[in-house]
Amino acid sequence: MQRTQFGEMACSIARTLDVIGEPWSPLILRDVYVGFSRFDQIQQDLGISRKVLTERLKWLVANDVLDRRPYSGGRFEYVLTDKGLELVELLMVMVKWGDRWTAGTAGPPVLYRHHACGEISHVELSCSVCHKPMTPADIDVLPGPATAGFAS
Amino acid sequence: MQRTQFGEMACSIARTLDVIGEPWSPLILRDVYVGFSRFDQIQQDLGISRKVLTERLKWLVANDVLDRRPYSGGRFEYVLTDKGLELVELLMVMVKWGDRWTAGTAGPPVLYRHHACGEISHVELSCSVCHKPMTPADIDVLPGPATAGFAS
DNA sequence: TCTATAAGTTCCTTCAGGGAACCTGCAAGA
DNA sequence: TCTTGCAGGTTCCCTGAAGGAACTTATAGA
Repeated sequence: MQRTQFGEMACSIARTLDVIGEPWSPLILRDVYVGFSRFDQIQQDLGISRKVLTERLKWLVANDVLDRRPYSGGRFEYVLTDKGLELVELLMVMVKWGDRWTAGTAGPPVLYRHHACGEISHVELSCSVCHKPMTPADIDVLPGPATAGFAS
Repeated sequence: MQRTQFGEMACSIARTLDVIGEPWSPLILRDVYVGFSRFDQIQQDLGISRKVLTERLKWLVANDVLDRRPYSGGRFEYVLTDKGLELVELLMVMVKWGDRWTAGTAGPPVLYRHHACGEISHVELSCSVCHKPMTPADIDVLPGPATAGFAS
């Protein structure tokens, strides 16, 4: 958790960062998404300090991103909630950017196969109304109902 | 910057976090995207420490996300590079999640108007091959060419 | 009963974040 | 020309979060 608290800012980016803005949290979500669901599995896979992992998991559970469930006699597993599963969309866009700008010569470390068409593909952003591509260059940003605006 | 370095991990998420994983960086990008391009503007808008803002801006310029340009007599402005503009896609997905799960009763603080159709809409993830929706529940994750895999 | 393992907790050290004060170079006004 | 103002930092100190290793507790199986 950062020192400055983002949770009360009138900005959806800041409030999202309040939940998963600390650098380890997206990697923890990734691990849970791909099936590393127990404490020691995640700790060893990421090489994160046990102390920090404890703090992050508690925070993510408290924010309803992960659910902590008894697994078998005194053990626990962490699973994504619906709220957490939607955060994986963010990871998919991170993967897209990382593949494009940082992957180097070895190619991407991971591929997606889309259930609907069966093809190996990557993710694109599209408009929920007309379904055409929708990138940062394709939009105007306007103040919304909670009118503090995009930038405050 | 976090203490553990993510830049060398064989994971596109970790390498993306290495560039913008520190909590202030997405908010700095947001400010530059909406037109807050000078040091004092960003500092006052975000309430970030001048020291930390200096460090973040240098890091983002060094990583070719922002460009630092002379503006008029000894002043400078920061502008997004192509690499940086693509990171704004990440912000758009953060906004989507934040609007849905943390906006409360006031409604979203910002709206997008899509140039292609002129409508107020939000962003969706779709498949680059078949253009149908592509969410975390719609895909299989497979090891890619740099076969350390999604989870390492 | 003894041992192994999972899931933390505790303690200590180091380093990053926050905040305030200070510095520097350019520009315009008196 | 002097000086005032401002943008864009830099420097200093203090606090608190991250890292790491050792310790603790509870359960399961041999």
